[in-house]
Amino acid sequence: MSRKIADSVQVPDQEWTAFVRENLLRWYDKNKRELPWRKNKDPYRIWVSEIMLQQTRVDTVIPYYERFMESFPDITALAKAKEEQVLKAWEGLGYYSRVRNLHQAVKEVAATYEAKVPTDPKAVASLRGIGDYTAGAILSIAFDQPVPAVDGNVMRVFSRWFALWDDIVKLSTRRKMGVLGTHLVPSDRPGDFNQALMELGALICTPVNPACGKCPVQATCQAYEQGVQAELPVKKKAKPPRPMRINMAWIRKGGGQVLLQCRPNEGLLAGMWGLPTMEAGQGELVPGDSLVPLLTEQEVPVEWGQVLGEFEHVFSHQRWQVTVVDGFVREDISVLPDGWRWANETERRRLAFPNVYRKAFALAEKRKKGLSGFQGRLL
DNA sequence: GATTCGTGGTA
DNA sequence: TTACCAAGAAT
Repeated sequence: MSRKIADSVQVPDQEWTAFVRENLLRWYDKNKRELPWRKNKDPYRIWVSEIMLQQTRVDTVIPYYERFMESFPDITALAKAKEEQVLKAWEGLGYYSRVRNLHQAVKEVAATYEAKVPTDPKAVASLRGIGDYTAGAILSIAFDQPVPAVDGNVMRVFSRWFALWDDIVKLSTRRKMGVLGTHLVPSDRPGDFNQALMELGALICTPVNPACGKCPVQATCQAYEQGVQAELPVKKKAKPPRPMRINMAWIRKGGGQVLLQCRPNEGLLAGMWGLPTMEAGQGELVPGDSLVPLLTEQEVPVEWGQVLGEFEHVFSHQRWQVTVVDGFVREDISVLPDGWRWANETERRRLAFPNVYRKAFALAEKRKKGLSGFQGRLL
């Protein structure tokens, strides 16, 4: 029922393939969800949805997607937009380099391809932020090209379907799955077939408690036959996020201005604005002492006040224990360099802040009323 | 090949 | 509370 090919991947034969294509597509036609990006096959709309959906749940994406498409309905609109607007539309969605890459790629398409998404696979794949999966999704869904689109859902489905015990975290496994997808995807309705595989993974072949009883291809599933669907896929456990103690400064000046710092262009929250932030030193936290080097360097004469509060924020690889400290500047003798600015409330509403800073703002503003008569020590 | 990039939902 | 997860890409 299968033959061997290079790289020791077993690919199914013609008869088996025809059977699962038909059953899967029939199931998809009947059970697919109505989603905003399925209203039509506009390649730009497909593209934006695929970027938003990277590592992000459908329910989370939907409201962002609706607002984004309203603000930037086509390639020309997004290409013309200022980065500040685009980031604001992405605020809270995470992985902010996704939207920077999207914006850059869309501007490239506007300039190079007359604002039309190219149909040449190499041209698509060369765009910023588009890897193997996203290229396959755009080409198959929007342009009916018979190429695979192997995402996490599809890897889980394949791993069970063919009882593959390879660790799906590894790139080599992803390549093997890509070979399988290449052989399975039909030239007729390739986009629907790829989406059917993903939809099956999302609705039936779920990570825990898969609904094998409702599966349209149960009869062909090797994991089900062997009773090992709960053991698959194999996925190496990720390391827990590293705990870090972080100080943030809520530094106020007259006119409702607050001091903001732009983060470095590489690394966590790259290029995003936020409160001045610094990893706490060893030993007991002394807000003024730990924060002074940061700000004396900028010649900002700060009077430090009380600790406004603490909270925790978890990223993929870091767990921040944040302490927010109040500060006040009476007479500003400093000239702020690039990457620093004072911003009033109106300006702050225009900027996009990662959630960790929004938490800090909320905490500080809750205490603001009690801080009208500032009590601090001059450093 | 292993890491690094956010966030919110759920068992 | 912890652990795992959700339509990956870049380095």
